[in-house]
Amino acid sequence: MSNSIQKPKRPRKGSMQPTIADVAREAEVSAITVSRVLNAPDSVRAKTRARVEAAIDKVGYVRNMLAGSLASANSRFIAVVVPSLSNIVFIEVIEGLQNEFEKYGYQILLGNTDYDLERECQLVRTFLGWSSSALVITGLRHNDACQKILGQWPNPIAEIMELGEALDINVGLDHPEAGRCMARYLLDRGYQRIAYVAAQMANDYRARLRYEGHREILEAAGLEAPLIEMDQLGQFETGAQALDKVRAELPDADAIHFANDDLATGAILHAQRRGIRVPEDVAIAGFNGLAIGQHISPTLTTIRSPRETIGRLTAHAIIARLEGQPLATLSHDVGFELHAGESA
Amino acid sequence: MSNSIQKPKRPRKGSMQPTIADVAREAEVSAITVSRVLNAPDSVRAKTRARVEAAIDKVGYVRNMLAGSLASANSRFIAVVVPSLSNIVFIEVIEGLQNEFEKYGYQILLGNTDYDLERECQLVRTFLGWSSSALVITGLRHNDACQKILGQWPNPIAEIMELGEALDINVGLDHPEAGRCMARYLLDRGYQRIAYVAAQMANDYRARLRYEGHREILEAAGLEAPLIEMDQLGQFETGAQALDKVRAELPDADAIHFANDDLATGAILHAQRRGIRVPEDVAIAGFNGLAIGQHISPTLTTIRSPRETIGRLTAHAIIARLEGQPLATLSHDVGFELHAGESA
DNA sequence: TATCAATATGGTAGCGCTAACATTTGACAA
DNA sequence: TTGTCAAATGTTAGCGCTACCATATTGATA
Repeated sequence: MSNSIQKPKRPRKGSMQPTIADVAREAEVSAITVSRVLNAPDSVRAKTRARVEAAIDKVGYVRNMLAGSLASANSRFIAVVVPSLSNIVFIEVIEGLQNEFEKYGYQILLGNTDYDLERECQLVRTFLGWSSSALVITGLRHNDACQKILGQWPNPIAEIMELGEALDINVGLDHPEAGRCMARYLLDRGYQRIAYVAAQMANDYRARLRYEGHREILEAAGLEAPLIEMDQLGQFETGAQALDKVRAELPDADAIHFANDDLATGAILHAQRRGIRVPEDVAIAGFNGLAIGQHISPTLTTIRSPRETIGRLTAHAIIARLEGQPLATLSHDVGFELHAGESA
Repeated sequence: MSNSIQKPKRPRKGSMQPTIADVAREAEVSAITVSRVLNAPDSVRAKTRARVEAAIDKVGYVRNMLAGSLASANSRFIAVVVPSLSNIVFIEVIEGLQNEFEKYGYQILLGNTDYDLERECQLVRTFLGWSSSALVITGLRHNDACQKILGQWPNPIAEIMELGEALDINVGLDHPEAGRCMARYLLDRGYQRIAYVAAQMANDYRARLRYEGHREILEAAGLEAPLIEMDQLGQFETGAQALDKVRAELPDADAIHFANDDLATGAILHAQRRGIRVPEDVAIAGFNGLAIGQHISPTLTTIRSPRETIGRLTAHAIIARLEGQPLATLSHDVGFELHAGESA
């Protein structure tokens, strides 16, 4: 008889946790019904559902998301790739993403590249390996390998922070225009010899885009647009050093347009210590609209970007796509706002 | 004949990606050999390995981590639960964790509780559902439900930031002692009427621990230890308001011990604007040792905590446990360092 | 009461991988 | 040549869940 052939069972340790089968036995239903209670409660009669829920509590069942994701080929992971966690700007975007995604039961996988496109590619690879449902990535520039992988990937991809020619969803602001906006403001205020200061612009190419906008306006006005680039990271200390450097190398500069508020704040605090008057001796402007800028003296003239909004809008767009709703628009300009402080 | 019975195959869409089986076919080896090339390359002969690696490239194979994790009951996920992402302090810990864990191929699952123990419990539940290999959680206090879940969980748990009676691994510093240390310093400098200012201390109970240490020292010296608690979050603006509040309610206070550097910095910047001299009119001290404190005038007297070290040490301890090495010690005091600035 | 759709539940076979055990290969000593 | 043993590779059966299809149950209608 065929059933007389003993197939030796090969036990494996597994996770030792109660499974859906244990719950099903307890509730005297089939496994799939338990699965339905967890995934589509409305498709199960209230009475049955109650019995299953009681059984879940009784056996102390903890759902195994890995198994579910594998079986359904849908992980509910959202891969998020940012260049840095030390920069509050990206943290605010992440918070915006997290707030929206968690409502829908998505889990964020977070990775930071340290502004290295090789690492970015590596992270993308890893995250695809986790069967992510969607990917959020900072910026529009990726290396060739990464571009190729992304091009072939079927799920939603959102490129954020920056607007331009994107692969799929695009949420951000127009950096060249932000640079132009601040340059125009400084010209309107009567400044003529305006230095632009950036830190590690090779990495932070959005700072370069702003510089290009800035230069465009100055050159249109027949002015030069000197650029000072610092090697270190864009922290307070770097801003302080940059101020000294500008005073030494461009002694007649009457304004400095910093690539971000960290640099600008460092410069203002340094100016305070050194007795350099801002804006009388030199005006200072930043970019980002960080809180600290409104607490220093003089308060910082800067451009505010709606970072939490970027996160929220991105999440909305992705969720809509994943839930099968049509997307009105793939590209969203969140805009920015120039805040005139006392420093310029 | 039994093999004449046609069992209808039931095709499922799956992920449509090449699998380990496709690679195996291409390389003319078995699937498990491909698996070994990925997981334990040294156990495969160099020649075979090369063939498999070529096949991987050729078919464009992307490893499915979900399937691997399910099969091996080992996800290589590290769940990390922190109260807030807006606070740079936790970000630095996370960076320390990430730097170590990524070397060993672990992926961090990040969650923030917004200082809510219910949300903490919910997050822990979710993360256990992902079969996390280990859990890193902030602080020693959890609600009953959470405590119960954690008590039954077999994998490594690290409670960080704070030292005390922990479930498993414990890496942090002695907050009451930090409070005592700063109180002693202020007494030594001749201050006698010292206010302690905290924001939302009900949530941030590590600030309370520091206050208790602070009070202990003052009371031992026969002094009072007035406490001013602010309702808002501990940001610059709150520090500014707190300074006004102390000046109004405790006009003879000669020093303020702030629960953190954000508050203290806000107060110093506000004092500057208001023409209040620090430390002559009132001395100011903080806690954390943030960068900004050393760029304002006067520079901030504070206590530096080695946050990246907390992350790194925690990761080391967890990795050791997961890789089966014995742990010398479950508890690690990372210490702290009082930095005397100009503000007190 | 018979009929038929709509609703609720169940059986089975995977998802893509690896643990456990089985077998083959090869290097070297006897 | 043969035997021995370690190293390399293969076979099989799950990991815990859900897609797919099939069947049972319900309730409204003829």
